[in-house]
Amino acid sequence: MRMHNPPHPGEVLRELCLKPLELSVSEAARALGVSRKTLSAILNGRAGISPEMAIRLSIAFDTSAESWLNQQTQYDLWAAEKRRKSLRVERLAA
Amino acid sequence: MRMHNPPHPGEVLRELCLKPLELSVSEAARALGVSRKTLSAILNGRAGISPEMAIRLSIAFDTSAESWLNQQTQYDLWAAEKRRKSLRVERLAA
DNA sequence: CGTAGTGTAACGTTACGAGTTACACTCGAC
DNA sequence: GTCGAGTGTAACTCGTAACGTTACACTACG
Repeated sequence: MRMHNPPHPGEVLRELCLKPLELSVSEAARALGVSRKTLSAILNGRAGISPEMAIRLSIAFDTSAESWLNQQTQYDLWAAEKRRKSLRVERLAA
Repeated sequence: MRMHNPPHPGEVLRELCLKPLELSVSEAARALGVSRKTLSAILNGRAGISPEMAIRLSIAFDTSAESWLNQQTQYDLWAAEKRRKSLRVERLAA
């Protein structure tokens, strides 16, 4: 029902924002007001997009903070679903 | 454009899930497989709904994990927006 | 060769989700 | 009025995530 392997939002960020503007990671990080390491981690899928980062992206690229966070939510949910069967939960509603 | 004060998801959880089934916090926490404190914190808005908790809720109440996480995202974003003006970010796209 | 851009490892700080234990409060039953 | 259940919550631990700085190794290019 859900995607099998949604791209992490960092991948999308690189393709849709940095690439078209020919921005280096260093330049983009400086503009966003975060460290180069922080942005690099996001771009390479080793960190997620926090609410604050979503707002930074919305300012810098004139996009919707919500869309970035929703992408992140989808990705987090997909990752968490892999552990669904290990959760011991009783059903409370029909 | 966005709601001024979205309820935290815990409030919704209490009203839409616990109340109708007349579940105590202790009962619900046991069924969900988390501590009473953990559930209490969520219900009282002192903790958010994590991806794992969203899946627990989806199992227990036969709901959509996505909807819980989206509610949480909206709430987090609303909270983060309050700090938008304190972020020093350059605009990179028209 | 030297410089720029990049990935990333190591370190610290702050914060949060989750757990346990323990205490104070409310409230209904006896 | 006393007792117990349910509840909120404080104190503490653990693991992890986001952010920062510094430093190193790699690639590519003038």
